[in-house]
Amino acid sequence: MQLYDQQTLKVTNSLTGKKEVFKPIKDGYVGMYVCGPTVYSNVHLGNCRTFMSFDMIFRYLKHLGFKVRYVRNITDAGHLENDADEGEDKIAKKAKLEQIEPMEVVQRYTVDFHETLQKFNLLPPSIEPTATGHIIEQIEIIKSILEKGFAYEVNGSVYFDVVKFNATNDYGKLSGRKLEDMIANTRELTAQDDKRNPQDFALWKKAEPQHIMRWPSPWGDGFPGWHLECTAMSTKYLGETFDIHGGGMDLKFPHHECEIAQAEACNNTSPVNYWLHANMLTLNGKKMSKSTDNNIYPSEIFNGNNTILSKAFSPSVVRFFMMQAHYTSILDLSDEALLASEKGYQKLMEAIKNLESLPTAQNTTNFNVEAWKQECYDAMNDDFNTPILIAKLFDAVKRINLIKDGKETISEADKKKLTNLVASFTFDVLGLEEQQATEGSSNALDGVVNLLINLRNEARANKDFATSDKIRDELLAMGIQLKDGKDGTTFSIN
RNA sequence: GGCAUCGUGGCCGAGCGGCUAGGCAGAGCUCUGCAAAAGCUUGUACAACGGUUCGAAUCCGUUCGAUGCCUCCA
Repeated sequence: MQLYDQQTLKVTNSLTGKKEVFKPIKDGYVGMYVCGPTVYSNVHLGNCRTFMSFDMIFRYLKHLGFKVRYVRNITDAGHLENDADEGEDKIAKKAKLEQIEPMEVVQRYTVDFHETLQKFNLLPPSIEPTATGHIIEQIEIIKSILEKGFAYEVNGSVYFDVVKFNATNDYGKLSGRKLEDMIANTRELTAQDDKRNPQDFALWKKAEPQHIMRWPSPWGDGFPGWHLECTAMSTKYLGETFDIHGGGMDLKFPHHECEIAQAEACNNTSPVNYWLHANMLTLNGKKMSKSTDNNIYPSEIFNGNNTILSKAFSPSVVRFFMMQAHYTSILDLSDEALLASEKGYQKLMEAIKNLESLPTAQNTTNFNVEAWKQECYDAMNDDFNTPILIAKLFDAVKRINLIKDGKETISEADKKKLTNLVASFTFDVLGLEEQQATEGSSNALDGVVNLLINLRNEARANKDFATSDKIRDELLAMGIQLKDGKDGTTFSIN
């Protein structure tokens, strides 16, 4: 009996706009595809939030016992600056700008992407395919769509015929748009366009002579359209219909809408059962965006080298901050909010540390561990409600502290159970990590501070408070805080 | 302009018809030589105005405000 048989998971399906009971196509197995980054620049924190949200979802699905195949692509070609004819490939543009090979651009930012996600403790996906590695598959799909009559070729480019598709299918069902409205709202723009309709999108683009990223195809040298790679790779690794497709809210239209259209045109079947969309991380109340420069890079948070934060924050604190909000809600980043999260995170970690050495008794007072456990699952089962899960963890923190103070007791069995549960929710599901031992410290420094602590305690024993307070205050001024506890004095360095 | 979403106590952020999370800050207490740290206790807020209902932050309508998508963006 697996956990997923005991717990009923519900997810918000963007396609229906409703919370639905999650039922995979094949019992016990889950196929999940998430749109990855276009690797033409460093990932910013907003990008990270989306991947972190789906990492949490991946983790919880695995925790429930599902065998998950998680596919997250790397877009290393085909992502145009815009869909007009003069639209340039983002990778190629960057390569030209820096006078390096496109693959060099791809390599540089793919490495940055991986390093950053690792700092945030994201699990690697099961498969991480690239667009350039699937050109043949993409060409095959274009051929198939052409055969079905939902695409047309013009001057070496192939476009998807949205109007024709809409006659038999529903283009716009994911984003709640109507093609007629879209046509009515289209401004009459530049004439030199090969497309029959402005709503049509490129499946294959002809490469101009100076274009460096190019592949041969039945329509001449060119490169694939952006939307196509996801259809090609999700179909290849997860099948014509799979369970979950995720991505950022900003990809809902047109990207995901186009994916649906391509897949339906090609396979005559709806590709995805559950569409999940992660909401935006904002800065100054506005969406983070590379093009408007309203963003912050993870490295700037880790080293505190930026204009909006008062100090550096660890990846785990940032992750905790994000997990305190629901993945479908907009979350605004601010110094105050991060500061508050850091305190909360430390409180949680402190309690988890104290849990190990908690005294046990004959019975447990005032704490029904079994009921608490189910409350945690209920939170996660309700569309991955991590803020509530964290609230439940703080319920446990309070109990732990009360037991530590001797005001309540816990049995050996309950303590063991609680320890396991807290660890699996905190570390396995939320993906948080324990704070590294006082960073920046060394054995020598530890020795020196401990020496001062001893000197101070001697002074205190002699009631020489002038000396003891001097040691304490001057250390504090240097950023070393002494903490007097029942079992002696410890210190932390900020 | 079109289509959506959102507006919760000092701040962040859940909840989405009755039982009214949680974190941070503030206040009080415990501990302490005094502090700090830590712990405990404490908060009836839901943009405005109407309506539905025995009952609404939660449903409906209007107004105001913010954001997102409609061109590339996680």
